[in-house]
Amino acid sequence: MSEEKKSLNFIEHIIEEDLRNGFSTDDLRFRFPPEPNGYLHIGHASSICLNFGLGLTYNAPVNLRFDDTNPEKEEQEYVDAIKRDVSWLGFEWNHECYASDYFPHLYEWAVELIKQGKAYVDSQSSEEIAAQKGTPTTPGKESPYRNRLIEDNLDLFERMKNGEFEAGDQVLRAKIDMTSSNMLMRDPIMYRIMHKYHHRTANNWCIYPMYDWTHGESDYLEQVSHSFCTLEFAMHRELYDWFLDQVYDSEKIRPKQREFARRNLSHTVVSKRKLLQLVKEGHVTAWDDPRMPTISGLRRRGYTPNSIRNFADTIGIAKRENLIDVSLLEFCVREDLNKIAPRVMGVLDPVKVVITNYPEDGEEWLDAENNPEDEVMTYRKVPFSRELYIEKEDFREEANRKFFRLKLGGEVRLKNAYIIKAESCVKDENGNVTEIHCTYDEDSRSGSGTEASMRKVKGTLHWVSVAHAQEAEIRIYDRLFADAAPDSHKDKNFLEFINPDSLQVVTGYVEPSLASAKVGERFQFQRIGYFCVDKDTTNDQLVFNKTVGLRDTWAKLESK
RNA sequence: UGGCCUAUGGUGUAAUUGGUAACACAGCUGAUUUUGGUUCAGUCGUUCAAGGUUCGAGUCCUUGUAGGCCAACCA
Repeated sequence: MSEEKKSLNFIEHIIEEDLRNGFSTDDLRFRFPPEPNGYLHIGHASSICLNFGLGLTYNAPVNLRFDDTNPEKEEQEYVDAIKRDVSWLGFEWNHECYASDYFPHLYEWAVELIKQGKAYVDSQSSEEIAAQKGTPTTPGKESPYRNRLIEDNLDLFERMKNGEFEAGDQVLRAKIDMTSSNMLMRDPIMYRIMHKYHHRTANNWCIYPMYDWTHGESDYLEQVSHSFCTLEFAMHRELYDWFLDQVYDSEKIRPKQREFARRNLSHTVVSKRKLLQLVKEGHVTAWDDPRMPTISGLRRRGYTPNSIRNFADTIGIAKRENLIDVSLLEFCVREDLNKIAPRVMGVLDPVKVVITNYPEDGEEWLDAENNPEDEVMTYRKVPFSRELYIEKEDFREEANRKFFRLKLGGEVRLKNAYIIKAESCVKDENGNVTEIHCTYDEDSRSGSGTEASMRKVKGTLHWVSVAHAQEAEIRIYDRLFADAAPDSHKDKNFLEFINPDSLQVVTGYVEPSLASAKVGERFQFQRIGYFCVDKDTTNDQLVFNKTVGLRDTWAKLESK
């Protein structure tokens, strides 16, 4: 096997160049820094795969760091969910870190900055501060408190920490440049007062550091070498570097921030805020609703970690705007599931077939292939009897030769069983077919080796014996949004594009071997698609989620 | 009347750093098949524009054009 030379993305090029310039591989260290204010989604999966993937290729440690500087939005529930999702994706972090662990250190550094005259306490309201900030095209004005005495700043800042002020009364600002073309450099706020309970530090603090002041210093404290974030932070880089300059010791590793474009998936949204809205307003049942593009939703839908990693790998990392078609994600699950999912038979929209020349009380347990993709074929037993269910759409009274399925006077193979011929059908008063009467060729049993069993018939149908069928609730999902980019319309709310038919619940009949299926197990319902057992399954109710359909070239033909 | 970033088939991403534009998905043909699945073979189609440097430009330079981001005590 010759190893293909793998092409590198721009991030890997940056690392390779640093290595060429003398940076030691041993000093490489990465981090994945989620804010615990929501569940991880498919976009985060790209970032996770990037950072942890880099850790794997360079044998470097990767920290999981919670960016928990805003107690207003953050919760332990999200911390737990994030850890579960990263682990499930198959990655191991070196240290589990929290920005809140650095609060004391950050505070000391802030005091140092004040002493150096590089930070000051501003006693204005947020409105006043905003008014002085200027706009992208006009410079800002300096705060009247900008040149406060160092000892006054020290005193005020300590009193802020001690809880002597109400939220909003004071802030600590870095003294940089109110005329900078980069608005983030116009004396950015480092600390604000919040009398809020924090999920880790409880009520120990009533001042909380802002993102810019926290993030780079956290990277530095952890000695992260490369800090990757999304494009909207590109302008923050100048500030990131400025803050780093204030504390940097040249003996240590200086973290480097670089930005990549977030991945957008068609027919959904990847924004924690919007996903939260979908949950809160009840458009979906929960963060792990199988229609959600969250990691937990995809997991519940039946996606495999492997398929998501392959997807991330296939779409790559770059800096341009993008909208990745879901069909690529779907390809990745099918690719994986085709190899690993056991084949079973289930009928979702049943119509009864009666084999008139089969004994009334006859019953046979036939061998059925578990997965033709396996190197060594294994088999299970499926019951066959006189009355069966097949899919309604697999029968037509008459049809042209392109219809390979069952039609009056025509023959078809029942998968793993016999060749049958449709003789007549029974209809209700509305003309709907309620029963199809067939005869079977008793010499044609699959695998029997008889001449009749080798006969070529064009169509093969899946089926389930009525007497042995296991009833199951089947949840069939379609895209959550009808529009490819629901949140790209300036004049329309993304909710307007919700697909009202994204969930369809039907009662289906599956082969009895599925009675013992466990939550999370994945199967291919032959000729239909991939399904997995939902957590709502109980002892007397099986529930399946449809992960994705099989490629359906017949449906494509028909729609032409 | 600012600053930063980006532009490669329908979609996503590459191109040994200036040397034949390729890979995957999607589409289309056909073959195989006891899943209209899988597999296999084939096919369609690409460097934003205009100049410039060069023997040679997707890559470098200039000027445009288009799109994204920046005025939260969010991250």
